[in-house]
Amino acid sequence: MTDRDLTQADTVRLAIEREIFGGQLAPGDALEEGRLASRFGVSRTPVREAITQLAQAGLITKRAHKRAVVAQLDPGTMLELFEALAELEGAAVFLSTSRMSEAEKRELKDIHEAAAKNLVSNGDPNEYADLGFAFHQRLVRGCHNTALIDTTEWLALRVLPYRRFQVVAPGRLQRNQTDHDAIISAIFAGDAETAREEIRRHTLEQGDALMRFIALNKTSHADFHPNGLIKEQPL
Amino acid sequence: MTDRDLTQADTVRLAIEREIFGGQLAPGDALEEGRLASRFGVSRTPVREAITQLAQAGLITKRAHKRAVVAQLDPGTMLELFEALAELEGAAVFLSTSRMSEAEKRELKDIHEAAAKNLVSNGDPNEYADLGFAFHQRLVRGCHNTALIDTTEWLALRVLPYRRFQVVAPGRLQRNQTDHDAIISAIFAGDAETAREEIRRHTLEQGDALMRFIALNKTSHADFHPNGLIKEQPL
DNA sequence: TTGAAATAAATTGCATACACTAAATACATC
DNA sequence: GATGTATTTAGTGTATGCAATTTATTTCAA
Repeated sequence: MTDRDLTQADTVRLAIEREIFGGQLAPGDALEEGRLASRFGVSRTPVREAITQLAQAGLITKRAHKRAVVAQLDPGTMLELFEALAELEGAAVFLSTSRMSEAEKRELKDIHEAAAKNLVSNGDPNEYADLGFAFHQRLVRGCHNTALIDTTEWLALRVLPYRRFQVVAPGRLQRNQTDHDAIISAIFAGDAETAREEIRRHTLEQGDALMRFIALNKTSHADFHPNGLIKEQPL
Repeated sequence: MTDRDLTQADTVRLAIEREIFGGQLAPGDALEEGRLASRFGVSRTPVREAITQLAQAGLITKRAHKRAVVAQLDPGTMLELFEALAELEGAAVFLSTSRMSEAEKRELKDIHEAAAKNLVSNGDPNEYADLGFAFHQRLVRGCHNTALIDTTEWLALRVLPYRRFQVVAPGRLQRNQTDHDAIISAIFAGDAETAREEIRRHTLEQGDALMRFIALNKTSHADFHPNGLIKEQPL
């Protein structure tokens, strides 16, 4: 069978996730079971199940007898989320420093250098963003602790709907690249503590920049609707 | 209204949680929707919803067309879980060191001293365990970052069903107390880095001890069934 | 016009019925 | 007796209907 025992609820959940990450469903949008059901050509039951799962994952919020809504993060929560993410990535990288294989380090460096190349040649910002995402992912996964990896990526997921606001402010990309540089250096030097500090600061700053940008452009989320700067990411 | 809009699914979920934490449902036990439904006097629908939520929380595992099972942790996963938990608690405590109010620190110290008192007077081990739980909780919550607190406690939840195996091996409690002592000292000295390291090591060791104990006593989980050493905890 | 109360419409929560899957059992074949 | 194939059975996945609740609309008084 081609679909690996994907239940209809799973299919619906995946579809809704895609729409959230893709921006078709923006934070604050309401999810109405009936409409989704007819749109996906299924009954309300699997839709309800999908919504329950997404709510548990924190991607949407739901209260009894009220309709589900795509999770909307106020600045305070967002700040907390980025701070927590910074700590988790820090913890993961601390472990990664001593646990990444040579091949993994090599791959990390390759990604980093591809990003540098893209940067100096003024390449596609989308591609740069993808490389940045990949960089963080490899970094975290290098710790080889599934529980920690899952937890970190789950947290990262919650701010993903906002990444479409990613800033391309002048100097921001260069700063990003410099930060990544420092992280890589620390890892190759085997200095776990420095690596931790570097990525902690880096992720915190990323969050600050993102928050500032959203605050300044909060007039309408829809302006960014059709195609965000960040393309859909593999999960 | 007395029940704050608790839906039946919520009620069932809470009930199942209690049974898991209380040991009536041991890791590996199967959850059958129909039986649970008739036992709780509701239909299968809210039971299914509850199961979906618990599965998403990692407390039970579920695959398509197969019955749900109370999550069973192999030693490897357990080790990972404790390592991740150690890192998260470390991160939280790192922040707590500079963020706890005087009142919070005072409360933490009170708990610690009550535990010491219990220890020297050979008091109820249950009570000591409760105090230990409270100690960790206050420590983590001191960081005042809801995202980090929730994530940490969510992870702690996953190993909670195994806590009933908690070791009362000779010397273990004293060691526990010494560790807590070091953590408190670091916090009162404002040394965040030391506090982080101390709790990291402490939680890792706790995990080791628990794992070792389970491995040595794995003959039957049911032996510990009626009343574990650790009483039901407020969540 | 504005605000509150009453009513109507839309939507969620739950129960029930049935279809589909997968394991267990019975049976036939070698 | 072992092995492979029907058949039964237990249990999950989904559709549908209805009652309870929320949200939208209308009505009416100040």
